[in-house]
Amino acid sequence: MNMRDDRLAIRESSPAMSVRPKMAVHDLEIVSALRGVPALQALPQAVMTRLATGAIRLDLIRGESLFGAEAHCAGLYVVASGRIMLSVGSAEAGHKVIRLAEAGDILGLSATLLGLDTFASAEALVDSTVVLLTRETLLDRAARDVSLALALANIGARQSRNLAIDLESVSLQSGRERIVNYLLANAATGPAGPLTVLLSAKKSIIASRLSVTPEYFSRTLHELISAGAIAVNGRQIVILDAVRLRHSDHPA
Amino acid sequence: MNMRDDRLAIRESSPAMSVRPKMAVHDLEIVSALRGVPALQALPQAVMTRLATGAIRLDLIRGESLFGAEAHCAGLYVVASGRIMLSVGSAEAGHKVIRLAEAGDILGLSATLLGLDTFASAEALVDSTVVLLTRETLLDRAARDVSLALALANIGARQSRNLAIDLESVSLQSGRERIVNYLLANAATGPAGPLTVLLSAKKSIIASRLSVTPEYFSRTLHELISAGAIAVNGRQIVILDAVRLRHSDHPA
DNA sequence: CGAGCTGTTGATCTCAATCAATCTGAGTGG
DNA sequence: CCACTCAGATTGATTGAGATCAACAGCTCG
Repeated sequence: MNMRDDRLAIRESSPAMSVRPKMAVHDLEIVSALRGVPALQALPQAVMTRLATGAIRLDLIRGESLFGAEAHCAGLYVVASGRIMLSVGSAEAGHKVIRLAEAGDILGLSATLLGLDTFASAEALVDSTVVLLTRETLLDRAARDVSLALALANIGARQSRNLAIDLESVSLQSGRERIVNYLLANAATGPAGPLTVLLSAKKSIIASRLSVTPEYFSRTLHELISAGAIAVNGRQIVILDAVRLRHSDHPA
Repeated sequence: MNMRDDRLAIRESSPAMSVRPKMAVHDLEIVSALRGVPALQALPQAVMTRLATGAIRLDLIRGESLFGAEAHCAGLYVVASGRIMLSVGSAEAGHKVIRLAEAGDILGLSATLLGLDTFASAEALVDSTVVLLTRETLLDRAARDVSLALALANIGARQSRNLAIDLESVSLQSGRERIVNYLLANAATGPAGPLTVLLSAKKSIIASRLSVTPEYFSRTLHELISAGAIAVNGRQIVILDAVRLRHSDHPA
C-alpha cells in the first residue's frame, strides 16, 4: 500500500494528470477535503466522487501566492488545510485583507462563475493545501447535478452575507468597536479554562482585516489591558472580563 | 379584454392567489419582469413559465417598506420597476445604504437561500413593482431546473463581487475619491449632448451609499464646482471637464 | 404663507492615520 | 553560546480627513 508518492506536492505548473493511475487514493483525499466544506457536506456520494475526478491538489508553502489580483482564475479553490489570506487593493492604494480562509472555505467563486478575472489576491499564510476544481470541471458537474449547483448558490449567498456584515461594521462602527467585537466573536474556552482568542495571523494582518492600522490595533489592545479587560501574550489574548470588554467600546 | 383588475396593487398581506383564474395575463407580466434580470435572460422559456407560476406581484408606493432588517424573508424579490433602497444598520448605530436596486435587480437572495432572516431592510424610494418568488416556489423550481440553480449562483456571485468592490472603496479610497469615481462611473451622454449624471435618489441617500455624510457630499460637490469640473442643478450633475474631475481626487 | 423637508454653509472637534523612533524576540550564522 | 539581524510590535508626537453640531436658505405643497 505504499502509494505515498501521492502526498508529494503538486504545484500549479504540473496539471497532476500524471497521477491518474493511482486515482483511488488521490480522490479519497480530495473527497475528504470537499466534505470539509459545510455547503457540500450534504451532497450525494456519487456527485462528490464525480466532482473529485479531475480535481487538482495544490500544496503551497508559507508566503506562496495562490493567485494575484486581476488575474485569470483557473477555477474554484477549496481550502483543505492551512490558511489563505484574501486581500484587495494595489501597491499604490494599499492593501486590505478581506478574508482569512481556512479548511472548508472556498476561494474564487465569483471569478469562476462569472468568468471574470480575480478581484482579490490570495496568499498562503502558512503551508497550505487547496483543491482546485477547474472552471470547466465545475460547470460541467454543476450542469449535471442540481444539488451541486444549489450548493454553489448557497456558498455565494453565504459570502455575500459575510461581506455585507463587514461593510456594515466598517461603515457603522468605530475601530474600537470592531476590535472589541472581533475579540468577543472569536473567543473560545480553551482547555486552560479561561475565555481565549488565538489570533490566526500576525497582528498587522488582523488589523487590516478589521480595517485599522497596526498602530491603532496595538494601542487599543493596550488600552483594553489597562482597563483590565484582557491580557495579551503574543498572539494569545485572554479575556479577563467579558462584561467590561463589551462595554469598552468607547475610549477610557 | 378588460381584466385590468390585475393591475391593482396586491399587498404582501394578500397572497394574491385569488387571481389564479386570470393567470395567463398575470404570468405574462411576471415573465417579462423576470426577463429583465440579466442572469435569468438565458433561461429556457419552459423554466421561466414554471417560475412565473406561483410568483406574486407586489406594488409598493413611495416610502413603503418591503421588508425590515432581521425580519423573516418571504423569498426572492425581483424588482420589476421603480427603485428600492437596501440599507443596513439600526436606529442607534445609524443607517448605511448598501444598494439602490432598480428593474432587473434582485433582493433577499442570501436570506432566502440560507433560510435566515434578512440582514438589510428594503424600502421603495418611488412607486415600485416587485415580483416575489417565495422560498418554497424558488427552491422547488431550482431543484427541478439546473439552469435556474446556476442562475441563482451567478446572481450570488455578482452580488459578492459588488460588495467586495464596495468594501475595497470604503477601505482604500478617500471620501473624495469615492465621490469622484461615482460621478465618472455613472456619467452618461444624455440627449442634450454633455456628459451628465442624474442622481437616482436624494443627495443624502447617495451620500450614504458612498459612505460619507450629506454635509461632506455637499461640500465636495461645491469644491468640484469651484474647480470647474462639474455643474450641479438639483439632482442633475453635468461633467464639464472629465479630465480635471478625474484628477480632483485630492483636495484643492 | 408657514410648515417641513432637503440641502448648504460655517465652526469645531475627534478618531484614527501618519510619521518617526525604539523595542522585542525569533532565527541565523560564526 | 552569543552577537547580529530583521521583521514585527510598540510607543510617542503630530496631523488631518471627515464627522458633528448648529444655523440658515430654498423649495414645495398644503
